[in-house]
Formats: sequence, structure tokens, C-alpha cells
Amino acid sequence: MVKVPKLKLDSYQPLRDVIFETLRKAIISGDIKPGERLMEVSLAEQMGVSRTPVREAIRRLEAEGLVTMVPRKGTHVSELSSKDIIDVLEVRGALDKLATSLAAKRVQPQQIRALESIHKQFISCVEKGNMEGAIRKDIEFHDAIYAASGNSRLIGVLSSLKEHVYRFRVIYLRDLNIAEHVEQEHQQILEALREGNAERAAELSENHIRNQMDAIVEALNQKKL
Amino acid sequence: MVKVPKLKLDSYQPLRDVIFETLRKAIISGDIKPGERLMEVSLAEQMGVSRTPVREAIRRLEAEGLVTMVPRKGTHVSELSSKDIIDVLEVRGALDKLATSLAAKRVQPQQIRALESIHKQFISCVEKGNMEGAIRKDIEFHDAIYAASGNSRLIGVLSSLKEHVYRFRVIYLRDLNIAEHVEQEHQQILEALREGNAERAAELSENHIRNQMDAIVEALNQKKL
DNA sequence: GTTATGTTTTTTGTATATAATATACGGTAA
DNA sequence: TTACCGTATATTATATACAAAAAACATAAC
Repeated sequence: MVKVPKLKLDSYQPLRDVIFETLRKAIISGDIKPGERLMEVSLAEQMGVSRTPVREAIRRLEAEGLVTMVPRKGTHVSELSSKDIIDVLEVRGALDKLATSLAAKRVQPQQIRALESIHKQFISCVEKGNMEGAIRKDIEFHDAIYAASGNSRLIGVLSSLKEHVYRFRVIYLRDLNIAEHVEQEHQQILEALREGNAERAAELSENHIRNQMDAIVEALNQKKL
Repeated sequence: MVKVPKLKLDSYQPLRDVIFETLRKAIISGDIKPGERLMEVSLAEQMGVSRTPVREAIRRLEAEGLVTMVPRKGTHVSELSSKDIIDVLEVRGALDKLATSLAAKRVQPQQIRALESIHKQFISCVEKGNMEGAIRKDIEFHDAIYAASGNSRLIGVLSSLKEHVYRFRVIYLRDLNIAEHVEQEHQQILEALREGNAERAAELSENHIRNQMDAIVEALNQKKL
């Protein structure tokens, strides 16, 4: 049975947005598992709201691909096969490459400084063995590059893909050792960006994602999914 | 004032889907112009339905980026600046390249035949001066390549981007001469796919989109937007 | 004439009620 | 026992009703 927390209605935001975020987090974090049904009435009751905003939130989850709707039957959390995640990573690889290449051409000095700061914090997390923090800093690092690309459409598509990657990690690979090579690769990308060398930056980021994909595929094979 | 046709309720489909398609077509074809407001009550009245399915359709349009919602204020059709379309084309370029490269590795003989058939029809349209038909065949050609990529996530993202490109064409470039070079470029891509030469296919498709982008940018400059 | 403020109107946000459909269950006949 | 049909129930789809916020307008004060 799906369980979600009661809502906190602090700052004013439409209920649909609050509910959307709540459900989204619950799905990404694995609290609601693939295949589980989302029933409007029960969700609405648990959250203490009516069905209307719940429906709207579910529509948005569907648009993100996190849930699947069948008309007149209902909604369930989308399954996430290894084929799915490979598909996502293929797309993400191409877009990450584009983002890094654009960023090399357009990045502002202040954005470089922000990247350096994030990278330092990443290293510090790794040294302390704080994996959760390292993952967060890894995400931040890439987000900062996306932002520096100056292409808002690209940022939007990538942020939607990111959710799926993260969801996959949570479901299958809680213990994935992310720090391997990553620190060094980030360092190199950072240098290429600093030099404004778009070609090299693109190449490095392509490799970076490919390595991640390989690590995931290998981890999957070990678990023989 | 936004005008939409009354709905035909032939085959059974949820109203929200019918409404979504209706509005989507109206926006893409330019019948509803950028900046125009979408008011739930008036749309619902015109279509002879209640506000509920209209709202749900609007939520989906928002997810596609075709409209922009401001809480408690309303919804309006998204503007489409030349920056926007360049952003979209940059992303599409990267993904088209990926799709073509994957297709070269995975394409089935039967899919090759389908591509050849579409390409023949494209040529025939061009010869007859049937530009509308040629544009349709151009779209079909690329769709067939996407399908051959075997990556459903990629197909999804590309189909959403496509809408924006098409919308842009309709709004700004009704007379864009699409046939220039396109026939020859399609021919070359087709050959690379037939040979399974992923590298060459990728390169060709990258060029293909870049040429399209250049043509659009040039057309924009002539209109000094 | 202009600005500020109070009131009306319009429009969206949320809740609830009704309709339609799918599913589950039970009974009956082969 | 099994297959089929019908009814009951659960759930979504749509409609409507009510609440709250924003915008438009008018009026009064300066």
C-alpha cells in the first residue's frame, strides 16, 4: 500500500505542485516502488486534500515518465528495466557532451569559480567517506555545467533525464562506488572549460558518461538482472 | 480571442486527450498565437465540455512547453524567440546525430526498405512542387530513423522537440525552401545506414541539422527579427 | 488631472457530486 | 470442475459548485 506524508502547507504554492513534489520524491527515493498503483482517493485522503489536485499532480508525473496511466484503469509507477536505463544514459551522454561543449564556449568566470568550489567540496566529501554528500556534489557539478551551457531547453531535458538516472541508482545500486575515477575526470573537464577548449571538453564528458554507463552495466551483470 | 472547433466524439478516447490534441494542433499550426491566453471557461464552453478535462489538457501542454502557466493568473501560449529555436535545434542536432548513429548499428532490412520508400515519395513530391507533401515526407524520414534507433526514450524526447521546430516553421518561415540539399543529404544518410557505417551516418546527420539551422538563421536575419 | 483605495468582476484553485467503465466475485449451466 | 454470465463494487472520468485570488473599474481625495 502506498504511503505518503500529510502535506505541510507553509509557503503558498498550489496544492498540485506540493503534491507533485511529494509524489516525485517518493518515487525517486524508492518509497513508492515500481508497479505500485497510485489511487486518487486514497492518496487524497492520506494527504487531506481532494482528488482534483492529486489528479493534476499525477498528470505531471506521467509527463515526466515516472508513472504510466491506463485510461479508466488507473496509474502505476513505471517499471525501470536495464534497457530503460541504458536508453536514458545514451541520451544523457549525447546531451551532456553537448552541454559541456557549449559551456566551454560560453562559461563565465564566476561560473568557473562556482564549479571549482563544488569540486573542492566533492573531494572533501570523498575523503571523509561521505558518499551521500559526494553524490549530491556530483549532481551539483553537472548541473552547474548545464547552467553554463546557456541553453534552457537543454537544461530542461537533462533535468528530466537526471531523475530517471537517480531513481535507477536508488533502486538497484545503493552501494555504487561513484568516486572511482570521477574526481580525476571532473578535474580534467574543469580544466578544459577553463581553457575554453570545447572539443576536449566534449570528448572528456562523453568519456565520463560512458564510464558511468559501463559501471552501471557491470554492476547490473554482477547482480545478473 | 482564441477559437477552437467543437469536438467530435467519434471513437472512444478520454476527453482530455481529444482536447489536448485539438489545442496542440491549434498551437502548432499557429491558429492560436504566441502570447494568447487560454481561458478554461471559454474553451470549455466552445467545446461543449466541462472545465475539468480542459484543465488536464492544459497541464499536458505545459509539460510539452507549448504553454506557460502562472499560478492564479492563467495560461498563455509560450512565445518562441529565435533564441528558443536555436536552443531546440542545438539539442535536436545532438540527438539526431545519436539516433542516426544508433540506427546504423541496429536498423532492420525492412526498416531500410521503408526509408527508401519514404525517400522516393519525398523526391516525387519535390518534383511536383508539392512542398507541403515534401515537408511531411521529410518528417516521416526522420521519424523512421528515430524508430530504427531502438531507443524509446530518445524517440520520446525527439518527438517533443519536433513540435517546437514545426511550430517555429509555421510561425516564421511559411515559405522556407526545404528541398535545397535535403534530397541529396537524405540519400547519403540512407547509404550510410545501409552500410551500417555509424560514424559516417552520425557525421552526415550532424551536418544535415546544422544546415537546417543555418538556413533558419539566415531566413531570420533576412526578416531581421 | 492624478493617485489611491474600495468594490465588482473575472478567473483560477479546490472540493464534491454524478456518470461511466473496469474488475472481482458468485452463481448457474454444461 | 469449468466456463460463462450477471451483478456488485471499486475506481476513474466528467461535471458542477464553491472559495480565493487577481484584475479591472470606478470613485473620491488631493
